[in-house]
Amino acid sequence: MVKNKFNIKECEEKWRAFWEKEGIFKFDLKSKKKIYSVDTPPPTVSGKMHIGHAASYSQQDFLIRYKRMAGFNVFYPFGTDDNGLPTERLVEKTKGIRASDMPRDKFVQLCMKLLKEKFQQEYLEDWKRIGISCDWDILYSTIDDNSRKIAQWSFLDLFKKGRVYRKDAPAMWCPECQTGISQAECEDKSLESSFNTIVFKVEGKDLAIDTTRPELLPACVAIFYHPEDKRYKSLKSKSAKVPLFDFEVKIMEDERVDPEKGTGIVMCCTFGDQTDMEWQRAYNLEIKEAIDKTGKMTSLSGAYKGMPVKEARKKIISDLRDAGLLLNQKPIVHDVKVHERCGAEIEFVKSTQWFVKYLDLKKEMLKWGENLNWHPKFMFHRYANWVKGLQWDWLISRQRYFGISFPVWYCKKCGEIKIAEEKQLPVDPMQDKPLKKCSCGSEEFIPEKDVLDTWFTSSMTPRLSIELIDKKIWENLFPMSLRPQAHDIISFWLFNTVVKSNLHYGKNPFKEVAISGFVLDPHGKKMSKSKGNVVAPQDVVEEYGADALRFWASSVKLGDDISYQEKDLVAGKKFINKILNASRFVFMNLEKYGGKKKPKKLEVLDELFLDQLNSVIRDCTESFEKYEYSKVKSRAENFFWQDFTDNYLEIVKKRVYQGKGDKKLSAQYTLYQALLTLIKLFAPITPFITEEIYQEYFKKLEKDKSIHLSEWPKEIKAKGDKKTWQRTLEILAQVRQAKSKAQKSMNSEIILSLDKEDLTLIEKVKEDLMAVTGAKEINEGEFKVVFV
RNA sequence: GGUCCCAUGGUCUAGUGGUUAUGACGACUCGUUUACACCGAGUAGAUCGACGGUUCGAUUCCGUCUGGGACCACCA
Repeated sequence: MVKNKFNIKECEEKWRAFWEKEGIFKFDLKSKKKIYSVDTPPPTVSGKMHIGHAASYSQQDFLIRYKRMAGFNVFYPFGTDDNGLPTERLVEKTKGIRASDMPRDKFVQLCMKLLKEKFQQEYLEDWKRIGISCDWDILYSTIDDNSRKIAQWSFLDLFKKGRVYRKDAPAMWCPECQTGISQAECEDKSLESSFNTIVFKVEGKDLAIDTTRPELLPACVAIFYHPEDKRYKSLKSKSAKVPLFDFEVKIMEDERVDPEKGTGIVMCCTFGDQTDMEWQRAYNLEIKEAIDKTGKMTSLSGAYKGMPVKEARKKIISDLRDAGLLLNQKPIVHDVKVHERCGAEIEFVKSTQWFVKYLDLKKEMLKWGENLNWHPKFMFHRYANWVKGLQWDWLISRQRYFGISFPVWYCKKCGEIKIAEEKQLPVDPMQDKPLKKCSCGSEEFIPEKDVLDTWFTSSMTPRLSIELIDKKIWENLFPMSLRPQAHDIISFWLFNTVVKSNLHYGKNPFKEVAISGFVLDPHGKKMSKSKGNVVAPQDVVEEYGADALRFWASSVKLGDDISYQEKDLVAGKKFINKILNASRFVFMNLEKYGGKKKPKKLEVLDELFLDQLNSVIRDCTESFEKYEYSKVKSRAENFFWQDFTDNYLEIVKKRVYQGKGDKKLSAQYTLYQALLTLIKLFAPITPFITEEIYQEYFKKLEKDKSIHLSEWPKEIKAKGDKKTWQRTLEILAQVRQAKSKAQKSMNSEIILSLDKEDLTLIEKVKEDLMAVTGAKEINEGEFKVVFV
């Protein structure tokens, strides 16, 4: 018997340990059941799970637990994304060191050690604690040998297919992190700056041009105006003298200029922004580098050499002012591209980088996305939007320490690219050598020092997890059934995985996509450290339990943002208490038959109730099939509370307390079946408390080791009609109302009058109705409650 | 600038071409010794964001607008 004083925390820890020890969620290689495979998102190791993770992973877990009960052999692995910058940062912070102060291999070793011994295990605890039903033995890290091997294989395969290339190109560069970054890694940030009107000289006359980046003057290569702008028509093909630096540049026309903006005439510098790069390519302009990779001015800038960008900007502005070449300056707030991981302003610099060629595949990319089954559907727009907006090939090289190496060397003599052979993977070009000589005969090679973009590896997650257990089952597991994830990484992880899979295998990596929304604060605002409105899931679990947190996460539709409301957590906790008590009541009254024995004939009221239960089963099953777990929750919850506990339990109380024979047996059978059904319906959402109830009461009579391995409920044979059930409840409510009005106890005895229609309708449940209303008799007449 | 999502009692929300528009929290009034005070029953509380259109009928479908949010682009 479950004790009255119930300890949620102990309960949850107990069943979590049980699931792990008994391997309840283990993928069964030998099973003949149909497979349901999940491409679980590998969260970036950052020390702690945040509340958005908690909600999103809970939501995917509802769907997956349902599939398991619905008879699938579930492949649900887990991985952590832990190569690259975030881990470097975490290691630097934890150890109080800087990567640049120590030898590269030492630092990498330290990262690996900390990851394995500390970060990954500690991090996983949070996921285990909220009851994510992964097979924790299928656990990868995006930096482990298996992942290195697969990521490098991916590179080799793309290389052979002509899909990767190395090129000198303007690349987005983070001066803080000292690495190239991809389009997906930038974000916009509003920063204060100034709009400066400065004076160029054309044939001795002043030409005013607006710029926010005067420090790029030394890299100025041309000046553009709109071809239809009459103000500047006369300047066509003339030259302008650049202030302070005294060299001349050509004045040209181009439609990309907006005549409305500022002075309507613009200087083009290498590389101020995207348009500058387009002009450089279009007109084959000179490339001048004014800023180096550390974010300092180059020798091109003469006196300003070595200054950081912002300092140089200040100095140049003041020098312009002194020289009378600054006509105007007004402060503005504008959006600047920054690196999302560190917040530093992005610069475009010329560097040699590796790219995946895919800009030619936009049409195909759209088709690939269309072929996925999106839940909810509108999330596809995000994908399509991203594809349509792509302007660059995928930059995959990163100038970092901790990451997966390119399996590449360059011949010291002829410079040819030498790629590794598949059999030597995973390879570290800095330690290992190519297996064969270069075609020029040289045996000396220079290793590629760059590492692969994290997303290059994590876009291989289906394979990272599958190959961890057995290569042979690839055909059975791939494409995977489900890709669950939050909407923020559609353009990163999802998009890249789709691209990679199609390039490598010619097919999509998964069939269904379940996209979850975001967690907002109680006022619907985004949570952020700076606002101080962040809620830690660990605290929530500590206070309310994992089931309550999951109960909260289940209350919102897939894809909708959910706001954190403390009262929702309270509701979850109350639900747990209620279902525990209801179970106590049921089993207190089951005696020796335990509710398994079916009476010869079910009481009419019991059939009416079971009929309602059946419609709940139907609705919940249908909803789960459509990935609508929130409907399952609300349907089952309403039925449990309103039909089961508030009414059915009250109605049959007297029958189980005092009844005899089949009448009692019928109630016992119904209680048993209904409760078992209900805990099964809730099992995917609140797995702990339902396991507790199952193990405590049902286990000895049911065969399954765990409720989570039991069969999803099927309809129970019963004849009933909705109308009679509802009318019975309405009459009961009317009686309660009358008692409440008269300030009488609900137990008080009455004489009840019902009109003829009602009387006929409830004839077959009259005895039960009398018991629950406390009616000594029910007469025909206008509705009336008389107290005796 | 483009695309998308959202708007329902004080708060959070369910839902529908015709319903007394759902539930929870909160408020108020009662009640209770064989599941539960982490309780039960009852009451009040909503012109379903605004304006147009389609329709016999719109909270629901369409359009416009307002407000909130997201993604992308631009940002000299």
